[in-house]
Amino acid sequence: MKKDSAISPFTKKVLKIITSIPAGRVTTYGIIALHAGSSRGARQVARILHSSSRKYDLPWHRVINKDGMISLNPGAGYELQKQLLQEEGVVFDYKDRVDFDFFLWWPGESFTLNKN
DNA sequence: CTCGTGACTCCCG
DNA sequence: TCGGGAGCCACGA
Repeated sequence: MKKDSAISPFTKKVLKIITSIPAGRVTTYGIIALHAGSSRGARQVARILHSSSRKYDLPWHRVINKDGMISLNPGAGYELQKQLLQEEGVVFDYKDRVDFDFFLWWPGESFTLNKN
């Protein structure tokens, strides 16, 4: 059997996680990177999103930064991502931030409102 | 092979 | 509180 590894294990893990994000939920680059094996790999996650989303159809719009905001600059996809998230029911507050208490999703968790 | 860059995050002043 | 600088590692050319 062939391995589809033209990609690294890290990348593969990242892709798996991203494709596992349920609609109407969001996660952060750092969380994905952490589950992929690199707590510092947040940038790589972003890069993988770029590379992969261009070839595959990943729900890249469900990935945002740690502040709960869209990292993309206006004109670079910001409006698109925001719209896509709103289409799925994600709500932005007056500061354009997503409420993590309701929309943050962690790999491996079905729903679980992770409140302390 | 090497070099440059980046949809991030953390630390410090 | 907010801004700037450094680190990190994978992918593309």
